[in-house]
Amino acid sequence: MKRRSRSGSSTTPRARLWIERDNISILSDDGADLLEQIEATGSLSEAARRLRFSYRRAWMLLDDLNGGWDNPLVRTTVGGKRGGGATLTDFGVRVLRAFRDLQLQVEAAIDLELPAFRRATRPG
Amino acid sequence: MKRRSRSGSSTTPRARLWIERDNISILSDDGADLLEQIEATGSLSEAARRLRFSYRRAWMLLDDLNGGWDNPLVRTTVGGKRGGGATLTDFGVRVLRAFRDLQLQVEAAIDLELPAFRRATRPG
DNA sequence: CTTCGCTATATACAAATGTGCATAACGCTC
DNA sequence: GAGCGTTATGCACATTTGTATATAGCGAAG
Repeated sequence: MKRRSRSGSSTTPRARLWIERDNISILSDDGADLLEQIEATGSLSEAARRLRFSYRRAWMLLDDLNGGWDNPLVRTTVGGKRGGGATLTDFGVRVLRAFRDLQLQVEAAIDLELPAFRRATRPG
Repeated sequence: MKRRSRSGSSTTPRARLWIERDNISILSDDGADLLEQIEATGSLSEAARRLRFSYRRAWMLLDDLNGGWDNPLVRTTVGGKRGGGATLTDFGVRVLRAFRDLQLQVEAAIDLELPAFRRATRPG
């Protein structure tokens, strides 16, 4: 019944990626999630619900996203049949895909180096 | 004198790396900076000053660092000739180096993918 | 045995960030 | 034009995170 320290759980490197311009973030992980759910639902409020963001936070996030790039990533409409909606622009789709691709590359780099990291940080 | 939007500043991907265990962070970027300055100065308070961390924050950070791993990363002594001090253990040195190496790999992965990212997110 | 500089720790405060709720405006449908 | 669901926005509040400050305790050295 030996049980020393917390050996048994392993150390895992994690990374968070974001895009900056002029030293301010114009696309974060949360932002990408939001874009994704807007693409999936066609609605900002529904996207917020699914992500358990407050609507206000989602709206401000979206505002930053749309303001940070040369072209808007999301087009919103107010009123109308279903009350309104939000959809990704073609540019928004491209940015989202590029961000996710970059994330995958970063994850891959970490996975590649993980054995060396574990070896180097083995106690003793 | 055309000047449309903010074209002229470029979008740059950034990444933050940290190490988790049981879903809690046991080494962050700030933590690595702290280890580095402890290694350089032999003092927690001096390290905090250099990094412009409040001593309290530095101390709590260090507490988390030392508690998160199977072996302590930093050994502190209190009292004595110079009042006390803090020095990295051999294990601490190895962990710090491994973390910085991993960071370099992540940065390299980003740099490698940067052209493709810029191409994909070019407006139009 | 006093002094010194550092670690160790508590308490009160400040700033940033996010939540919850209220409300307005909009445009289709009935 | 009343009703509906959504975007758009303000405001009061809660939570988180860090700062500032004060104090105790330690151990070598004079």
